[in-house]
Amino acid sequence: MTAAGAREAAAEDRVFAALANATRREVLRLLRERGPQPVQALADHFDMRRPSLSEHLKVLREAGLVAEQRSGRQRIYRLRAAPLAEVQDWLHPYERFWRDQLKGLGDLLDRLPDDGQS
Amino acid sequence: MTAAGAREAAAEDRVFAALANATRREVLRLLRERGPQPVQALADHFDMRRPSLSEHLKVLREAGLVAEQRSGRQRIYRLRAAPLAEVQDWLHPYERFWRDQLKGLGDLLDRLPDDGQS
DNA sequence: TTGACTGGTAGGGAAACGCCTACCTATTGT
DNA sequence: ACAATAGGTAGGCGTTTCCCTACCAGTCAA
Repeated sequence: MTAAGAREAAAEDRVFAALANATRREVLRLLRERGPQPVQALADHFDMRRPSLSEHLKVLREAGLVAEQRSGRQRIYRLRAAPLAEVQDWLHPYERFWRDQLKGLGDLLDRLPDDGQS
Repeated sequence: MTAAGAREAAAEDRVFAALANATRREVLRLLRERGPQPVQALADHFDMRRPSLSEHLKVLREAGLVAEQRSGRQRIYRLRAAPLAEVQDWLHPYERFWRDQLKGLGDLLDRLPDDGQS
């Protein structure tokens, strides 16, 4: 394991861990659908005290999924989708599996881990 | 929230939670690259006791990401990628964000949908 | 049938998570 | 200067996660 590899693995871990919580996924959805917003506007959508949401925002920030920009006494959070592109890259090698399984060819692939084009 | 919606949300939660752990992601990779395998063959790749891996397999099973098939005293685990397709569906609405940001158009998007009250 | 082998379950413990209240700093308006 | 507003931090507390050892059940071979 190289140093760069370990760093990337840690980043991957932070992104997947950030996405593991429904509140945080909902924050991402709100930022995607409504654009950049201050903390209070986000907090209005949750049955949760503001400090708890602040901690969720911290997790998202450290995963690189949101960025904050100060504007007066407000902090405007905006979506940073780049780490999600890496999640899609992570998914890509699995794609042929779900496509084949949806076509009912899973059994074939289970027996032939090689490419089973007939 | 409908009953079906709640069920889907719970399923989504289980999948994201299952992916939040590096060991479980590695199990998926092994099943993808090497095909179906018994538990011991998987366990050989981890610095971890077998019961711990069994618990990881249980989490993956309950998320629908692996299936087991008994063969004598062995249990052959195989990848079930369908839930990953749902993760890709979840990612899809974010795609334009990372594409736009990669093209340097993030600033434009940051200003346009801005309904943040000052 | 006995013994070895595969793998799941039970239970415990340390650490992380996710929530809370209380408190702090920084900024803005009067 | 003072009060109000925005939002982060500290610390506590119950729950969950993730590992362990010990144990149990099913299967195969001698």
